[in-house]
Amino acid sequence: MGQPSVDRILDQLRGSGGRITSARRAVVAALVEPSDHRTAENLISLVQATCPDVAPSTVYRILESLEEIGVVVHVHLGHGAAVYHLSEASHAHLVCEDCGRVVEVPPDLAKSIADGIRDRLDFSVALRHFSITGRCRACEAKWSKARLRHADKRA
Amino acid sequence: MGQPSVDRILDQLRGSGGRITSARRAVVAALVEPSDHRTAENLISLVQATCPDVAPSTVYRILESLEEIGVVVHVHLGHGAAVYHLSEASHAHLVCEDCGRVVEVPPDLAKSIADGIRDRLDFSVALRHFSITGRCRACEAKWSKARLRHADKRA
DNA sequence: GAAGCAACTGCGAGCTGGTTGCAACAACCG
DNA sequence: CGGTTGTTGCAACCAGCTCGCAGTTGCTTC
Repeated sequence: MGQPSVDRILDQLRGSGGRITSARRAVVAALVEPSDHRTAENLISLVQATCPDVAPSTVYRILESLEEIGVVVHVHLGHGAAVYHLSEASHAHLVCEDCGRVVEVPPDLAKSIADGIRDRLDFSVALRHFSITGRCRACEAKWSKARLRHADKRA
Repeated sequence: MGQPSVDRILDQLRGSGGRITSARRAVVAALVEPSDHRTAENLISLVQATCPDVAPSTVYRILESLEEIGVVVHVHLGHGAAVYHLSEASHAHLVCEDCGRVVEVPPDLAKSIADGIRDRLDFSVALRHFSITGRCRACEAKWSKARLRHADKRA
């Protein structure tokens, strides 16, 4: 394990009529590297660490191609940049709107949520591409305290 | 009913040390106007219909102030612009990532989802600010058909 | 109701995150 | 090896906001 998926993904890319270039190799390598959620910027610098001449736009285009063949998924978690990850490693995200922390939802819980929604509404939630914003416990505590203080001041 | 909340919101604004200006009146009026989910652009043109000289940046700033006092909430639904609405009228959204259609989640279902998440993970999903992406039934059908066609071509 | 303070506004420049057009380049096929 | 065509780097561009600043105006005080 570890690197075999690089070749598998490159094969998929070739199979869909694409060519294998060093830029593509580098992007795929950056994607399979285990890590938290990567922004495009993050991926770009990772790629440029090994291939300094790869242009940002090229990385975006490669990500787009990978997304087209279903290998990669990107999600907009809140306000800033999008994050990219392999769709096979995908999962639901909870994003704290205060501190930006990302919590992953265990698959069974995600599944039961998705099923509930599908049953009640004509809407199929993609487990592999789904994020919910809210507040993590720490920020929740911080916030209700702040609100209390605020109410105090106004009284 | 109808317009009383305009005055109530303006009072809140004044109460928090703000001033009432025609621009602010117009933005609040646009917000209470019943409608689907409004983008900033949408709100700006609505405001400019009655107050043509209000600058876009002013609308953004007013929305920011309203958000600070908790009257307004904005959500990034997918890839494009954010949508704004009164926090009191808030609810969960499902966003179709293909066609952009927005489906509202009935409060009881939303509550049971939020409870499930809170019980299992230390994370409190804000019902009033929560969106899930996926595909509406129509786009789901469209998509699996396209995937079929694609697989066909490759075989 | 005039004066004054400070919040608010319009304007335009600037920023982030991403997209696009184009000419040069280089995989892959034969 | 030579041709075809997908891919790349570059730079200009775009959407969606954000910010700095000078001028304006709401609210308060006298």
